[in-house]
Amino acid sequence: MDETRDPNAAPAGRPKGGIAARALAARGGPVAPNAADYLSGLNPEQRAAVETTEGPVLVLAGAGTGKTRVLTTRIAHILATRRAFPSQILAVTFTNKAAREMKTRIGHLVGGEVEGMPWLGTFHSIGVKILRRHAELVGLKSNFTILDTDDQIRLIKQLIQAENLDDKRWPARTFANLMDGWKNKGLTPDKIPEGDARAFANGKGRELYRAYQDRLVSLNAADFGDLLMHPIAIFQNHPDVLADYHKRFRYILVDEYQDTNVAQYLWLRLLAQHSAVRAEAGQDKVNVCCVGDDDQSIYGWRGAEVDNILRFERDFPGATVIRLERNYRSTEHILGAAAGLIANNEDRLGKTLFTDLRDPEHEKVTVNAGWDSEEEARAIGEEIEQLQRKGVKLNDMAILVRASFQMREFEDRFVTLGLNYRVIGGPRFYERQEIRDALAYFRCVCQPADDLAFERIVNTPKRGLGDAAIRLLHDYARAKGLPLIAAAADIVQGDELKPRPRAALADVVRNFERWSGLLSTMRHTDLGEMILDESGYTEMWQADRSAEAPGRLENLKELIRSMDDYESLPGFLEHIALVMDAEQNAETDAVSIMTLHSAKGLEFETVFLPGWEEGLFPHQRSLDEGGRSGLEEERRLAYVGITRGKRRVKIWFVSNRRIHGMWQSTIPSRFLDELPEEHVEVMEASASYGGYGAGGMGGYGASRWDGNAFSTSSYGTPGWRRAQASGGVGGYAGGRGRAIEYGESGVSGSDARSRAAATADKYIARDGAGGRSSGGFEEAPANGPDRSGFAGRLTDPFSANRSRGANQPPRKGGGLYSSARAGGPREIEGTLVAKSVADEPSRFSVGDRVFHIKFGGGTVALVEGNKLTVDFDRAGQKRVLEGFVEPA
DNA sequence: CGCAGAAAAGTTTTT
DNA sequence: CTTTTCTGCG
Repeated sequence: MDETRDPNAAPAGRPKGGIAARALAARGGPVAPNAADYLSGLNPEQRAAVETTEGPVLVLAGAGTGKTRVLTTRIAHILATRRAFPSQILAVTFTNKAAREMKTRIGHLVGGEVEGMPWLGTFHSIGVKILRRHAELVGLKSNFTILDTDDQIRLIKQLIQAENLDDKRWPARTFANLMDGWKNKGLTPDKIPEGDARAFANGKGRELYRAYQDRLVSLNAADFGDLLMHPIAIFQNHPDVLADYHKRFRYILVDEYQDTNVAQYLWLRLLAQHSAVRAEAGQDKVNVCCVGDDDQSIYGWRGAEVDNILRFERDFPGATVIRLERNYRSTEHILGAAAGLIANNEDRLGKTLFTDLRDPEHEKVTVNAGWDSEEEARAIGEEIEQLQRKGVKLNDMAILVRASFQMREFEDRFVTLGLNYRVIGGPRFYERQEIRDALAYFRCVCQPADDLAFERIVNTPKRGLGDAAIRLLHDYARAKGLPLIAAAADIVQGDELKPRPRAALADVVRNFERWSGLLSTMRHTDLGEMILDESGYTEMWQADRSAEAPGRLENLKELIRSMDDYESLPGFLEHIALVMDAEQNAETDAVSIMTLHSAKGLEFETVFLPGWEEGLFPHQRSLDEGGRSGLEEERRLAYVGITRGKRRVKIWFVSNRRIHGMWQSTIPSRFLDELPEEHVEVMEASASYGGYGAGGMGGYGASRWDGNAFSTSSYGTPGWRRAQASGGVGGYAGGRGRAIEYGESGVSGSDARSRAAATADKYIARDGAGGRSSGGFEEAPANGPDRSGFAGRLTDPFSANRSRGANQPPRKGGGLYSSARAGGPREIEGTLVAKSVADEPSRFSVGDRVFHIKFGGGTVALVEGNKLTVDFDRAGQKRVLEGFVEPA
């Protein structure tokens, strides 16, 4: 489809290309005279990327090389040189955040008067815009509803049940994911591979997909995937429509090109292909500029194709390729570590980042070992506090985790420390139950055919409309081919329903009729409030005594408040369906906790990277499902993580991690071995020993993390050995923070509340208050005693350490090692369970001194069979199994 | 019909 | 360990 283009045209054949070429030639020299303000301060490559406006351009922008700056300046340049009006530029990003940022920055560059840029947005928001204009071409009305995942799954579940399939055996969620994959690949029901179609529900996959799409049309709805799929179909089947867009878009820009999936690629290629319309307008080449970094492609799992960026030059012959390799963000050590790591990947276009930020004072990337994830959280917490004391802002620090379950431990810890934190990318504002309920009301008012929304709220708050009533309503609606709400209006006229539910339903119908009538006359914010009040929804939460109810009411208020930014209720609904992220308030100083994925594009002074262990990072599932390319994606994720740091990057790994409530032993990540020695410092001991900051380790070799003998394993680090030496049985003379640990004993009651608040309101920064009802000993560093016990008892610590499935970190005595033998005692879910010793007389009697691996030394207060009640010196009174203590 | 308690299942990353 | 779903009772 690019045949009309002149393959022999020089890459920079257009007049502006000449300037770019000169700029390139003048590399390092003074900027050209009369250069516009916005161009000054760009380095030669950046400038070329900005000024090469004509023809296809691929900008390979490494981490921290000013990618966003190039994109925004390029748009500003196009506008300033009057090459195009704002409405003639198509600029696509992946996230709303990126789109917003670009808008503001362009505003700053151009002087703020560019209100326009109607075509700057995410793939999805632009997709909606296109689809609204031509909805009828795919059987929708232009006021179609956008379904989110939740609606989607409920709908699929109905379809599965309608097919008389077991929705347990074939979960709707699985099918939603499957279908999502198809849509990411741009596959319509007739195009999906036979194997995929068979894989679900005994070969009914294709049928289900088709039924789902039909149902969406009858609901006048589109899901996220459709926002791309429908426009593609429209472009393919209606050349006149496509030609219209070709005429419109003179310049196309794409951010994060490495993350585009097949559907997005098809969409883009249709818009960016050369055409008669373009030739007529005097364009001999398409002015498309894609910016990306193949080393930061981390969304392969959701269909992104790195190939798209790798084959750009094939797709757009004669493309100019510009590499941005000068990094303005990180120190030489951070870049060096990242470079050494990413060099292990084979599939790359290859870039070498360099920086002028060199200084002997710069800290190397540190690698820290910890015993278990609790210690990791504790030590990182302390390090954060210490940096804070040195004057580093919490806002400048971030903890980037591989998987979201890792966040909890940090949250717990920070709550007890009273350290401000914010979780980014948690449950999104618009995905909260109360918000979705409220929106369902609004949707019903605006779109009476929105059955999914109606179903959601017909009995919320409780109106006595149970299964029986709903089923009757459904059957009636299906029989008559009516939307549910219309069916309800009919049904309340008859006597099929019992008086009580009939009255309730009639009330609902009457309410919706009234609200719909007010839609055109009343201010939408007032109407919104009115709906929530009159429906009893507000009241429902006011009556709710649970901990999260006040927060929910607060969220509802915020929802009404945010409606003010939009002109109408439908306009508001359109907006919220797409904008998934709620704004964070950056006013409070708080540490950010987020996944590595959501950290892309961000930067922090100090970055903590916990959990570098095999199985977690690289994640087992990526390895299992993705093989080598899966591993490479994980490595890119690690690369992204490291390159977020400006001055300090601190990597952690631990030997024991609790996954699904089960303690598992872990071995250090292979990525640690790939970090070049000269940029990395291995910390002597964990921060909780107060040992960080001191020198590195001597025998720094390839097998330093994962040798299979004790001395060469990770436990062979000097810090580790010192910890062992200093931490004799019961003799742990801990570092700082102990007073805090034990001071918390007995604090209770506030725990449940603060936890509930933490879950309900994750995305809002708050200061942590309250302790843990479980008592301070839970917080006590388990390190010293554990380690020494470990080292002293097990003949083959490493193999024991590798064992899986224990419910507690390996410990001596009744720990993992002995439970591996038949009949040994085991600890299950924190409750001590004896297997075979129940009837035997106890080895202990009241008054005996005993030692417990976690609680330390204590005195036996009571003996009941094999269960002891022990007054521990530090942990207080606890009931334990005698298998877990031994005479001291 | 609604609620509360108990059992069961599920757990990477998300526009 | 948490969240969701089912069951049984009021």
